[in-house]
Amino acid sequence: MADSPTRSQKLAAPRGTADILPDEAPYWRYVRDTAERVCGLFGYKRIDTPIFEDAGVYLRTAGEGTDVLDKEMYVFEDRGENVLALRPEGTAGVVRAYLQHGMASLQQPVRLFYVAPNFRYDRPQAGRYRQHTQFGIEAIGDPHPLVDAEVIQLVTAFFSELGLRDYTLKVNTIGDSVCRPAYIEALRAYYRPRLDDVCADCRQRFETNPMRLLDCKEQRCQPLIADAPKLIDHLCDDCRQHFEALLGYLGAASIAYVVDPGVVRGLDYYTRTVWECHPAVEGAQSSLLSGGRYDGLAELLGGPRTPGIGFGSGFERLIINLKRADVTIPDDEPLALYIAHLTEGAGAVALRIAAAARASGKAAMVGPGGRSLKSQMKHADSRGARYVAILGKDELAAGEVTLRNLSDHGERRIAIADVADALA
RNA sequence: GUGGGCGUAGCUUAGCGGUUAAAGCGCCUGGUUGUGGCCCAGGAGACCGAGGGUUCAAAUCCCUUCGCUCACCCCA
Repeated sequence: MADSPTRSQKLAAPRGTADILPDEAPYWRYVRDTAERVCGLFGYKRIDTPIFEDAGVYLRTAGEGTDVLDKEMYVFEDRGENVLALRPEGTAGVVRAYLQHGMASLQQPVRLFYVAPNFRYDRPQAGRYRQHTQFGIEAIGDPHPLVDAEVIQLVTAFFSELGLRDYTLKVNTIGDSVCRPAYIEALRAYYRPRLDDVCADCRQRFETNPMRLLDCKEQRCQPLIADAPKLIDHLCDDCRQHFEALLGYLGAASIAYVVDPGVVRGLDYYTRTVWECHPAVEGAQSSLLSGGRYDGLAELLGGPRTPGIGFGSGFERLIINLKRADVTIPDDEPLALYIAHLTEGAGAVALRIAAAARASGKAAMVGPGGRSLKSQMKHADSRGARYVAILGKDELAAGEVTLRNLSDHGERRIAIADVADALA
């Protein structure tokens, strides 16, 4: 670096990363706690896989031409010349762990969930970061559509518990290795003579990811999308039955959904069921949660054919929407006691009073030394303390404290030994 | 990778060619000796992102660069 960057540039968090400051922490805790509670209600167990893996875990599973892997993965070589990658998505690592630890011998499906950071080198914007945190679940080892329905049921329970009501669940099927290739050929055959009528991005999609053609937002592409061949008309019998069974279960469970052929997937290992959840007020990075079935993934990792299904959901986007929806979240633990001390030697006593309060489960804080009582009272107030124990010369000599209730302004002298019990 | 917007105190911003760069919030101190949320007074805090250029004179104009941000692609 030839130029000398300013101090602030040098010390700034890397691009696309963010510090979660104390004011934000309650939102994070709320989302995490809600996710864990809902997973518990569905019998899902937590799994934590490494933050980096052999790059092959992701490269072998994703398929060619996928942005997430081709240009967005953080790949590096360690000192042992192993090629490693920071986790770009959650599923591959969990399936790797499933295979490595022989979970196929457990009762199927194995139900797992995780909360973990993912890394993608793309350009940051609202709701998109180079490091983002995902809550995800995986149900591995059972091909039955009832599992799909249960996973989606968990999705709706999660949003409901979170307090996010205004969202749309879009479901779709993208077929499997039997019927999808033929469909993609049909799609290409349809678009090939019409490429002049389509936007530049769609011409690119035609080459790299034809199913994304159906998801284009350009006005000029809409008529073609409307008339394009539908995968639903090209499904093989197994895929069709699977999808119909799923929709039947969703209806039986009173889960509101819309079938949207535009819901596709960036990674190749997905099969059959896919879905996304979008907030009612659509922003750019609107997908709150997206999931799908991946019956071919385990084989790509060198394991036996193993069905699986799961989803991922980004904390950052969830929190954006919690704020937008004005969802009330639990506050931090309130401060029960603030101890203001005014004289030499009172500080040591204040520490003991605080310790006693904490021992009985009350949050307590000792005021800074050398500050006026007025200053310490201000601190206590701005921290939301319920009580202030004032420890000055008189109190210290008497072995007492002046206990002030900040909400009703009541004040009384009590023995130091009784402070902890006096906190309502 | 492509395009738009923006970079002035911790935060939000004003100033847009001319003396020691301003306000609100926050922070600190005080408004008689030991008392909060309101009010009043005072204080600390900014090499105006960086480098170069134009000019008698630049935070203010021009160029470059870095950063942030929003959108596209793609995605959580």
